[in-house]
Amino acid sequence: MSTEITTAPVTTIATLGQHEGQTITLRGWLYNLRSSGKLLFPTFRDGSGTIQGIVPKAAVSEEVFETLKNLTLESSVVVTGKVRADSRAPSGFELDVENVTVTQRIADETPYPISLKEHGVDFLMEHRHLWLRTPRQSAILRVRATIMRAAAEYFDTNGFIRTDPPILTPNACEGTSELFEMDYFDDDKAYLTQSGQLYIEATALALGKVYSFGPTFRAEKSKTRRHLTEFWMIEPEVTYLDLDGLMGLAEGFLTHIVTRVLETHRADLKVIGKEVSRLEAVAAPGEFPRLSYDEAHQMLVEAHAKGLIENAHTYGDDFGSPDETYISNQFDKPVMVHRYPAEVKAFYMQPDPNDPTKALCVDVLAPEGYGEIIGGSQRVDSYDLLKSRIEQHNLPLAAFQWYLDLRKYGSVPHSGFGMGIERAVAWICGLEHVRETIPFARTLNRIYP
RNA sequence: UCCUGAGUAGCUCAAUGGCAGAGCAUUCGGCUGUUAACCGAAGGGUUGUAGGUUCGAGUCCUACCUCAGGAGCCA
Repeated sequence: MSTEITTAPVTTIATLGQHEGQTITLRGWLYNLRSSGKLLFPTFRDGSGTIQGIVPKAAVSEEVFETLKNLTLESSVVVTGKVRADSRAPSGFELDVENVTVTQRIADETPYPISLKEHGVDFLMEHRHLWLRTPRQSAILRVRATIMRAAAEYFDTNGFIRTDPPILTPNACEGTSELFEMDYFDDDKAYLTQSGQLYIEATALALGKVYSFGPTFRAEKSKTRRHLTEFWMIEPEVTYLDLDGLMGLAEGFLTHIVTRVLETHRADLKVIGKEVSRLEAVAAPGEFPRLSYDEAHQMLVEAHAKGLIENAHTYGDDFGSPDETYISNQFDKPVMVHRYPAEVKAFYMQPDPNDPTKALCVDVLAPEGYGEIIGGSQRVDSYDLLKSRIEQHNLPLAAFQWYLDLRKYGSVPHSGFGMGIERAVAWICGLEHVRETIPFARTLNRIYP
């Protein structure tokens, strides 16, 4: 082992292919170590990928060989070696190791807890801070970053202004979900936001096309693969936009995100195990199917008659999780279900002028049974109607005075939607559970680490 | 909140009511092309907690704790 700082150029594993035949330096960790007598096969990772090194005893100093031979997994190292193409390597390249400097060697008495074998969910979540280092989890976080960037990029390049709403709010935005409550100085209570929608309706009336992007919180005791208590939501709000225009916006938005992921993350999707053809079908030319609530209901009735779904859907009720799964499985692209019964939807949704019992709203259901990833609507723009809706829902009128002002002073038709980032990541990556889509998931039974 | 299931070595899991085991990880030894390498050896246990039944409980009963899956609600 050398204590000198190497003079070879530092590079990353992801770009090793550009340095074939050159001696380079990697800064990373020992991911795995196999040996065959006088031949060592250390695999290194550096956050961009993994690469197998080759260390024949005769090719390096006794010190380097012994250091690597006795190195513990996940110890941090700086490795110098020559990049060589090899058909036996999964990435096509191997590293002929010349020198190694150990930054920190993990002690024998405290081996790295996460092995390359299988682990249970509870153990992995308890060690999430270390689980993040595994190739699959790192790949998911890279795709997440691209999804978030592409989502913001779509609005930024289409004339939207980002206006982020407050995290601390004085009341329930929609008067429904359970909220996280806290003391706000003297006598007041504050709540963590569950949606920025009402606030960006205000900024939309100031700026025209706006969006917000930030964390939201739900204290619901939901315990499923689709729920987190803290999740990220991106929400556009646009003036003079009707429901049809909103569906077009959602379509362009999702297509852009999927296209961006396909452009730069094919290798990551392979590590994750996602079938890329399913995403290519979404990005391909062609509109997303649009289904009215009535049409979707009819589809479920027929499916039940054929014995394809267990429970009959009652007209007028919202769709359950198995219903959404069935509907989305009928299409290759995300399906947009619109005009639900107003009774099962939020108070701020505009009634359909052709049928006032329906709301001008849309749920976008992701393919492959991932359920609702986007929910949106045209908003009530009449002062009197909104006021009576607030009263009907037994919401405190005083708290919504500012929201009513938006209908008193230059009200216009406007629409918006919200997309849960984690559900989008789960769908695009093909994950079983949203807890893997965010660095540190907050769920009903877990707030550590 | 309701329904269902699971807690045994650091990890993943075995064990008819009758001596608490294996693989991986760790340590030691062997192997010049391994791909979660392989071969040999060693160390490693208050079977989630508290009671109960029994000659005898990881196993049966009761309560509790923790976690998971689903429902409802939602993105």
